[in-house]
Formats: sequence, C-alpha cells, structure tokens
Amino acid sequence: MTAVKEIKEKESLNFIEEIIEQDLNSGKHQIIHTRFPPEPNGYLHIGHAKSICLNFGIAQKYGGKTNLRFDDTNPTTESVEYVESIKRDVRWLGFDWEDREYYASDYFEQLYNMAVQLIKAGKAYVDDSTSEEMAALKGTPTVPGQPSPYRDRSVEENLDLFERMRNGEFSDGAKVLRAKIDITSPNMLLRDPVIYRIKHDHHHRTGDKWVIYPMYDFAHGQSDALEGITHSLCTLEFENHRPLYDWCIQELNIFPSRQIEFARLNVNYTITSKRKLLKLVQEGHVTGWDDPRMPTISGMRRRGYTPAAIRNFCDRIGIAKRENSIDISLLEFFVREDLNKIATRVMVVIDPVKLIITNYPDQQTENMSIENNPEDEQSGHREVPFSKELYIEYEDFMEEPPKKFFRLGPGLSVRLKGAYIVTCDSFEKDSKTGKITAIHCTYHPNSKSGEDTSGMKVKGTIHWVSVKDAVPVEVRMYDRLFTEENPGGHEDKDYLEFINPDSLKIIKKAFAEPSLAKTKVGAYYQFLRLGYFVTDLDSKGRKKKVFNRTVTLKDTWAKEQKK
RNA sequence: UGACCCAUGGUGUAACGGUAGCACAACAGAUUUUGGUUCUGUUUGUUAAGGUUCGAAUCCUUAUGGGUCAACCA
Repeated sequence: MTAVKEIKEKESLNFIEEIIEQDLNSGKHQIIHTRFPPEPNGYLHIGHAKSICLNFGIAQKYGGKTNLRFDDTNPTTESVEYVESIKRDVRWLGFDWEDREYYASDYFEQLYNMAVQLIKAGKAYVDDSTSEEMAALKGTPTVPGQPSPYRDRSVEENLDLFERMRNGEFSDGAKVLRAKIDITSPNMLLRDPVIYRIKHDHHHRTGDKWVIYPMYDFAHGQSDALEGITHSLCTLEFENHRPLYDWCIQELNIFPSRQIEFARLNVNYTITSKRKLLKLVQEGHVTGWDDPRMPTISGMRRRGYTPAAIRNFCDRIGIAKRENSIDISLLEFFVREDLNKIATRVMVVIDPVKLIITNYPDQQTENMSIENNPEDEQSGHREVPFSKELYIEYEDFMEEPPKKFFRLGPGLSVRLKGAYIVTCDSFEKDSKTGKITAIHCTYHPNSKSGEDTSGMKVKGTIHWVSVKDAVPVEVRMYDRLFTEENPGGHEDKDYLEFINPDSLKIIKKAFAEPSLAKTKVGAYYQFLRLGYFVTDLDSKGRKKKVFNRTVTLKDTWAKEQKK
C-alpha cells in the first residue's frame, strides 16, 4: 500500500502524459508517435527547446517515436539555411529522429488531392475576393460574418478554377481556395478559412513546381495524419484551431491525430518571438542568430550553455496550460549545476594589477600542481608556473578594506591559490589617477600548498597568473540582453528600447595561465572566482584566444556589499 | 461584447475528495586553499463568494482576474 503510494508520488505525471497513459491502457494506441514541426524561417530558441524535449522526451519515455518535420508551406520566408541550423540544434540538444526527416512540402501533391476531394464534396470553394473584401465580410469576434458572393459556385467551376490556380493562370492574391464551414461561427477560424493561396515564389525544396501553397490549417493536421502521429502537441495559441483540425480529419476521413495544447515557455528578461529575434539580427543589435546573448539554441551553445543544462531546465519547468514566466535564474541554475561538474578550473586575471613578492628569488619559477576540478577526482592536476611577479585581480586589493574583506590590503594576508600565503607590506599608487599600480608582499616559504607548516590561518584565497608566463587573451563579458523583465510586453514601448547597453563588455587585456594557450573551441572552463567561460568560435586560427562568459559564479560577497 | 482556455508562496510545478509537497529565488548558519561547491534551517501559497460532503486546492454555481482568436503567417 505504502509502496504503491510512494511510486505514485514519484511519478507525478503532467496532463499530456496522463492522456498518453490512458490511450495506452485503453488500447487506443499500441505505440505513440509524436513530431517536432518547426517552420524553417528562423533559428530555434529556448521555447522550441521546451517543445523538442517534450516531444522527443515523451516518446522516449513510452517507447514511441518522434519525427522531425519541417512545416515548410510558406516559401517566402523559408530557407535551407534555417533547415540546416534546425537539424544541427536538435542534434546538439541530444535528440535523434533517425530516418524520419519529413517535410510538409513532400505532401503537396497529396494535399492538393485532398483539396480536390473537399471541392468535390461541396466543402470548399474558390473565392475571387480581395483580402480586404474577405476581411470585411468575415465580421469580428462579436459580429457574425457574411457569405462571400463566390460561396455558391458549382463543384465543376470550383474544380476548374482550382486546377487553373495550380497551373499558374492567376496572379498572386487573385484567388484563394476556402473551406466551406460556417461563416457565422463564433470561432473565427471556422468562418470559411482560406486553405490555399497563390504565391509565385521559389520554394527551397520544390523550386518552381508549385504556385499554390496550402495554409497551416490545411497542411499541419494532414501531415500528422499521413505520418500516423498519435499525439500532436502544440502551444496554446492553436487551441482555437482544434475544431478546424478535427474538421479536416472528419471531412477527409484521415488518421485521427489528436491535437493537445500546452503553454508556451516565457522567460523573463528575454524574448522568444522569432519575428523579434529576426529583427535583432537584421538591424545589427546582435552579431547574428548565434550571438551569445541570443536565447536561440545556437546562441546558448556559443555562450557555453550545455545540452544537459537546457534539457534539465526543460524537465523542471513542467508542462501545463497556464501562462507562465520562468525566472532566467532557473536556467542559470541548471547551467551552473552542469558546468560545476564538468568545467576545468583555470586562473585568469581580467583586471590585472601587479603583485611583487619582495622576498622571492628573482629568477625562480616553481610549478605548482593544482587540481583541475575539485568536483571530479578523475580530472587530475595541472602545473601552473609561479614566480616573483604575479598579476592579481584589481578588485582583490583595497587600500582601506572593510571588516569582512577577506583579501589583500595593507598588513593583510591571503593564500595564493595552490601556492603560498603572502602578506601585503606596501603598495604603489598613481597620484594623479588614484589607481593602485603595484602591491608589494612577502611570502611565507613554509606555507606552500599541500606542505603548509606555517600554522597561519587566512580567510581568503585569491587567483593569480605569473607575469612572465601570462598568456594574453580576450574575454567577452556577456550579460542579459534586456534590462526589463518583460521586454516584449509593453504596448506603448518597443522591446528594442530595453536593450541592455552593457550586455557585452569586451576585455582585450586579460591574462591567462599558460594551459589556456592551447584551448579548443567549445571547451568549458571555470575561471576561478570569476565564472564559467567557454572558448569562442573566434579563437579559431587566432593566436589570441577568445573566451565568452557563460554565467557568473554565485556571488554572496557581491550581495553582502549591496547591503 | 462572441467563442475557447487558464487561475496553488516572489517564480514554476505537484497533490486526482483525506497532513498543501518539490525546485528555483530570498534569508540565516555550518564546512571550504574558489566569498564557488556541499550541508542544515527559516519565511512566504490554494483569486473571491456561495453550495455538495464527516471532510474541498480538488466536485458544482456565480463572480473576478488573465490569455488566445478578426494574415492569402505558422
């Protein structure tokens, strides 16, 4: 009894899983089949990641299959570049569609025949109205529509006209094919929706073969049916489309896929509208779809987010029907959680000030053995050269330190990570700028890391880089792209007004320990005490390596200071 | 002023008529050669009003609040 209850508690299902289990238990389906149906008109973003994890994840969980299907019914906005990027991103996230890569455009002939079938049944007609005329007759949500003057054309005439539409006899917009449903329906989508339009446009796969293209509502459901999709999962805004989805199944007598809607993902301080993201790219607010500040999958990859982090995030946010806005800090939590386990620890100084150890031999260099990752015993150690002159972080010294400052200041001692304890004796200051230019310390030879017999106890440990061994690197400090929680949610203000002017700070003169000289693009690091970083694409073929800040470390000291 | 949908701490999500739980966030402390990690603890919640019931977050009614729909986009 208790055992059963425990299992139940652990296995709490979301409402889609409940439906699937019912369908499996009742014998409605032996196997479930889902699909991920992107339109190749932009790059995938974090919202798509939710859908990918849902569709692939749920099929995996119940031993089913998932198709990758490109919903490519609008040649005007679609391209192969997007198709390729989508495939790369889904794969990178860790999902495999095997040989089931489909395109709605592969079904154009079948969809055409279905339209003919509808016409023959008196359920569709060719309308010559302009879009303005149609809109005028369509009414509003509260005012019923009026029938089009072309609504009662004969089957023969419709058949003839539709064929001639296909043959290219008419110009764009001259005619459309409409489903004949109910022009007075309270559901606007049922007021004789357009199902085919004329577009003399080059399609990325079918070329110039077609000049008429099916609309979403006349392509998606049928594609689901043709592929035997049992559960067609989509976002809430398609809820009102479901009656039309079911109408097509009914009238065409095709495989009855079931459409189920869930709430799309919203993340604060970001936007997930392809249109808005496209504008950021086109107007140069970012460097491209893969700019590390973009919430696109390729942007996050370049930023240093890991597939596991994104998958864990998608698992944790759950699936439900209510509007939501997830804290970006939850995503960052999962990024840190994963990176903490796998990122190699290294020392990099981004805002250097010289520290001179007055009692250390001038020419001496010691190789300090420092662990690569304290969270992973297998990761081993590396040697880091230590010498008389070091760079340390400017922030780690204060002329007049407050009480809880566990770093350097006149008379204060700190541990140099993996090396010795030093005590500050004096410092140099530029009288004009007031900037500290050098710090003089003495080291305690018997305090060497691992063989410390000094008995000294210091509160702080700081990172350092040996001046003569330092490798100059470029570091790009990324921060959130928007300063506003809901940048896209203001009626009176454009989201572009909320772009964070400090979303990227480039540091050209940072110094890294020697091990970073031979880094590879995409390698994950923790720069000790600074945050997680990844080697950027731009490092390729360059002597000076470039690193992107993925996310900062949690910083309780910064919090303390704010008080 | 039509149709459809939604409502649980700051955020997200569980509880399927029987003790409102989990994660993030926040706060406090312990540990720490990263002010990281880890560990411990604390605060905060069922939109409202009726009804059914021994018992309601859960079922019913109404109200309130929010979302979607008037592209030849998906």
